[in-house]
Amino acid sequence: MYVTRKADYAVRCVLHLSKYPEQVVSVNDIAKAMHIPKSFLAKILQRLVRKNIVMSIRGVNGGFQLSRNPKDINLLEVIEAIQGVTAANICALDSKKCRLSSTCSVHPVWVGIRKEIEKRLREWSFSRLAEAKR
Amino acid sequence: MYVTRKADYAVRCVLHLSKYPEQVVSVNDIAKAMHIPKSFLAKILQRLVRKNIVMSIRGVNGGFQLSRNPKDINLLEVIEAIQGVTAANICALDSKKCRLSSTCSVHPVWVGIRKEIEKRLREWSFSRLAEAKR
DNA sequence: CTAAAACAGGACATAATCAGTCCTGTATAG
DNA sequence: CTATACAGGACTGATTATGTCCTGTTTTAG
Ligand code: SF4
Ligand code: SF4
Repeated sequence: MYVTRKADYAVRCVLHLSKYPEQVVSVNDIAKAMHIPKSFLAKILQRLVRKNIVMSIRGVNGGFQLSRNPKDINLLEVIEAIQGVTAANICALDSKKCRLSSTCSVHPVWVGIRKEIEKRLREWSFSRLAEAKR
Repeated sequence: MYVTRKADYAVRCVLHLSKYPEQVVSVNDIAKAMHIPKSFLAKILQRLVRKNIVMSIRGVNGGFQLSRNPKDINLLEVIEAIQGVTAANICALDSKKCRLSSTCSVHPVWVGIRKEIEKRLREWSFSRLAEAKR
């Protein structure tokens, strides 16, 4: 699978925090609400903190909250914060990774797909996601 | 990575065969032309044979050739022949795989991305790829 | 001032998947 | 009847994915 559990959990987590901006939520609460293994989520949150997507408050009554307005955080950013940049096929990530890329007629297809995916993921801010009805 | 080497090799291989339809090409020749480890390619070809994308001719001067017109084989088909159906995120493959899918506002995004990717891959037949200039 | 609650970070564990290799067997042209 | 080429299964090593655990630090309530 291309999107790892780790990244998907990160998305769920940020989505949850987007529902309660201004509020401090503990790992435990997020984990329960979004069905994520607690200690795994703890590690994920560390990364989101370093990437300046969420901020942490330590000590009793501590927890996490978004470090920015949900409208300024999008899906792509959160996923890349966890996985780094990815693409469906290596050559779309870096054409040097395949010696055939300069002549391969399939290469542009993967590049196009990558662009399309990134565009779509960028279009979805967490404010938009939080509002989206299902 | 989402598209495995195996699937990418399969695509290269079919692409090569598309350049010489009607001709019988040995594993060795394909492997050399497309820079694929020979015995690995041999296994890949077995699968393509079973999926009725290529046919094999055994014995001296044997080898492989496409079992259909390149215009009737597309990228999606070859990739799925090797990897089976895939998607960027599990819920796009099967919503039952995630208990949150019925309420998750991100789920439709992945479904949309999957549809878009499959559409694009389906649009590229190997005759079109073989003609494509680079 | 101290205990309890909560995050931080590193090390570790396990399973799955990927990327290939190798060996034995079978078919066939010449 | 032998060399060439495919068929199929077993096996292997490396990497990645998915977590857990333990120790330490920060903070606040009492
Ligand atoms: S699509 Fe072409 S360029 Fe990209 S990895 Fe495959 S062979 Fe290389
Ligand atoms: S996007 Fe939503 S539905 Fe899909 S896997 Fe993640 S949480 Fe589950």
